[in-house]
Amino acid sequence: MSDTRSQIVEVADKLFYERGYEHTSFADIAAVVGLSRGNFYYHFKTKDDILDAVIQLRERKTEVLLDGWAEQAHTPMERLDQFIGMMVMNGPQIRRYGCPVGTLCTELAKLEHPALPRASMLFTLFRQWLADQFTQLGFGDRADVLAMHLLARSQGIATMANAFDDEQFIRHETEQLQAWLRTLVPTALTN
Amino acid sequence: MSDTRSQIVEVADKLFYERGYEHTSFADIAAVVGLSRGNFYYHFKTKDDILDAVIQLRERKTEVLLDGWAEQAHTPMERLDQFIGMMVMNGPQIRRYGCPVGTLCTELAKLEHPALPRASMLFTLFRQWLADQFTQLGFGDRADVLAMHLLARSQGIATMANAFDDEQFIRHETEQLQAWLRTLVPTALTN
DNA sequence: GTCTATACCCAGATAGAC
DNA sequence: GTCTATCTGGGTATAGAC
Repeated sequence: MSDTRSQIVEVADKLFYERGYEHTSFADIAAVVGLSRGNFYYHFKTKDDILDAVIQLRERKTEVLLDGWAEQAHTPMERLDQFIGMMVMNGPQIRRYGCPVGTLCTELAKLEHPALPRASMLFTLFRQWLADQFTQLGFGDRADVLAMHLLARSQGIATMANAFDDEQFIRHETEQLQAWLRTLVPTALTN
Repeated sequence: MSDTRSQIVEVADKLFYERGYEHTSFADIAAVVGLSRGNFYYHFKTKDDILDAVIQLRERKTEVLLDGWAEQAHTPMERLDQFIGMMVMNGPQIRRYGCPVGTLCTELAKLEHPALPRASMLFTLFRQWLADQFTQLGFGDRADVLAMHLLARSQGIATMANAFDDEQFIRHETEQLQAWLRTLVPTALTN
């Protein structure tokens, strides 16, 4: 994998997030990387190939992110807090561009793009990681349902914060989410 | 307003929802209406003009919808149930295309399209209507916050159901939403 | 591996006949 | 009000020189 190639994927990742997949052209990516449009096709034959590479990159980044959280936080509850904290930390980006995973899935669904299942796999990575934490908290039978609930809540927050360009809303709703987690789990179990 | 014009707007409304704004071309709309591309410009000068007309149409439709709910249901709680029930009723469409309002706002935000504020006004219509119901339930000071919360929850449900093509998830989460409403409001107040 | 040049198509948009 | 014909720009994609 050449350095130019990974540069292309990094830039495409960013532009697909900020402008959307369809609205990002080869020329846009090439301009940022500092490449001619023609040379582009040495690295990627089609736009779908770039999308595949971007999704793959995001998979790797997500795994690194989740592993990092697992290292930094030692209890399941603290790890769930890391997930919620991500929304606050990424507030400015979410306000402008929404959630990278959610907005990509939304776009691909409308395009009836064959890569949609691969994009929603990014959700699945979070889903399984969150379910793991709930399992460790003793919700074995409801772990997946709770994980999906938490994901949905975060998606709703991102969509509304994006539509209304409202960062205060993120802070308020994430506090609500943390409160919900606390009512869910008896305090004794959180440490 | 000619009949052809309203036909165009109706078709554009549907296609913008199903395929997205950018991915829908004049030719697509003209083909469905049974019009030549050239004649299109007699009715609309630019694509943005069509978008404006579509948003306006949706505003009218939303007002009719909300008025209808207010007529059918006579207590605030029943009216909130109508809102939640809409998600179940529109389950198949949501699964395939997401929420019409949420996905439009998401797309326009990425395009940095000047019509975004007008599109999010559609959210505002729901927001105010929902806040009205919460006010009538005695949550005057928190009515808007609760309305936004309910909207965000519904957006999250739509995004996840769309990404995973999962209608069962809609049913489960809407039941959770109804349960949440019941814990929020003492039973004595719901009638 | 990178470039220029170019083919090709489809989009939005216009002109003008009917 | 509707049509055909056409312009222009941008997009994806290819060929071939360096």
